[in-house]
Amino acid sequence: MGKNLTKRSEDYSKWYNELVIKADMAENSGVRGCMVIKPYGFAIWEKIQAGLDKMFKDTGHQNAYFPLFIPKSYLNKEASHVEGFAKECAVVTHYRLKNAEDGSGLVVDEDAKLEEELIVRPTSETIIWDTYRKWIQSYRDLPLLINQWANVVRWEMRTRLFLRTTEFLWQEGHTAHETKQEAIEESELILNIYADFAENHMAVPVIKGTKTESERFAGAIETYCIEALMQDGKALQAGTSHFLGQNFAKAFDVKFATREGKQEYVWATSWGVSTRLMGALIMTHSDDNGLVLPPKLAPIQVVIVPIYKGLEQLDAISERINPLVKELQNKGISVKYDKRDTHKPGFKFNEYELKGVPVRIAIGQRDMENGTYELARRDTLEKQIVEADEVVAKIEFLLEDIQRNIFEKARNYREEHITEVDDYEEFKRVLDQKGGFISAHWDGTSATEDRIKEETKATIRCIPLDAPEEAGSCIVTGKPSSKRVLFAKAY
RNA sequence: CGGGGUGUAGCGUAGCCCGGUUAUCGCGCCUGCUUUGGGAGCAGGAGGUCGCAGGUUCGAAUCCUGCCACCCCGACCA
Repeated sequence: MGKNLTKRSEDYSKWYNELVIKADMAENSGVRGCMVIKPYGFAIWEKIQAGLDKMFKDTGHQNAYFPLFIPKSYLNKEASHVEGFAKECAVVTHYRLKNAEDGSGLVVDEDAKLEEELIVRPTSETIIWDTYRKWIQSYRDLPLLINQWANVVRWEMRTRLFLRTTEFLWQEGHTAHETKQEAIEESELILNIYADFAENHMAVPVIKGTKTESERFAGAIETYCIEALMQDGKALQAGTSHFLGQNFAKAFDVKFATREGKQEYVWATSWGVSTRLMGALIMTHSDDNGLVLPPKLAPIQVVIVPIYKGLEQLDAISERINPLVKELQNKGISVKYDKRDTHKPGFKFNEYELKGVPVRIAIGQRDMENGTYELARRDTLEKQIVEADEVVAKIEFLLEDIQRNIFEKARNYREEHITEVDDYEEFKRVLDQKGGFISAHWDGTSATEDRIKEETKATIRCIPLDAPEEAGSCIVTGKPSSKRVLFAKAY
């Protein structure tokens, strides 16, 4: 492995993989499709967790925890849910190992076979609704607004760091409501929270929409989603919120006494975002020098690199830097003063660029004499010399400006990569040469959607919530359509 | 599960076709000195069941057989 990252434009996949590993976020574990999230990567995930968790709690949700194992029979209760997940489940069949008779090591003890197999949760709807049956009797128990932070396992064929791993971390919300309307409002509320978080914390612009029938969550009536666009022109589903109707309530017999004393099934939602958000973050902002982190999610917002000859000079610099570190910390800014003597400044500059630290301060003899600092911003790589008395204000400005700038840059990129197309041949051409989202008319049938997918690999990412009514005709069949939908190749 | 590829030090690799001293090189690691405003230099050093198991041979990283693992492309998907 060389010192430099593969250029983003040369091989996007390779660039992405190297970046994740070299920026010290995660690595392959050697366990099939599972990754190790390293401390630096996990620190970013913790920021994502904290931000979302607060938003959930501010809107009346509570956290709880449900089992990792789900009896096979539970999964079987909601027909389309089974169909959606059955092909990718890890199954526990035995509960004991023993030493092999031939001394070759541990083997499964066939005498310890489970009567009913346990599924490692691919998602928790079934076990949660089995539990909710016991918790809900009356309209007074509603709404039930619960979230859990957990790991889930989906045995996907091919995996990719953060974007698709066999085991992944996520949050899954599961709510129960008195009325259909209230449940729909809940799924929309969560969609808005997701979009708000993606745009205002992660600086990742997203399009809110609904999924078509074939892309819908297994067991949902309606799936809302946020879709982001990566720098290679492929779309990434960044979060989903489902209106489940009464499907799970009926499958698990969750009824409540209404205000009028009648027994009715509750209305449900479920919603989730995963460590895939980390992938979105990386692929939206990063460049050939490495990660670019939005200040709001950066574990280290400001790094200070001293440039010195001999310990005496370092001590003099530290004397000036220590109060600055305190001052920044008092303002809630996370600072790292890197006085490791084992690496040269140039090495550190590159290292923190690779790790996406938004603001860097360098201070050497020159600055000591002039009473200045050198400030560098990660997004544009611009450097400036600032006077000591204005450094704190400049840093505060830079943190806000970087947050704003990378969001705008990403939004501009996306806007430039939404192409309106009215002809199937042009559709194929744009998809091939330009990539990004294609806004086109579609006749509303799964058959047409499947055909486009088969012929071009593009899928309908969403029907945007804000898509205006516009009479048109399907690019494939010519049948009438009332609004445009967004197509793209997706992760 | 189909099609292709790769396994040699912590990482990345040369050698393999055409068998032959002590298995190559770079990064990283350790020690020392000199360095420090954009990935330091020099000197010395440590580190290997050549994926596994058989076979052929005086001799195998290299040839043969079987197995295993991983990667890429498809199908599947947060």
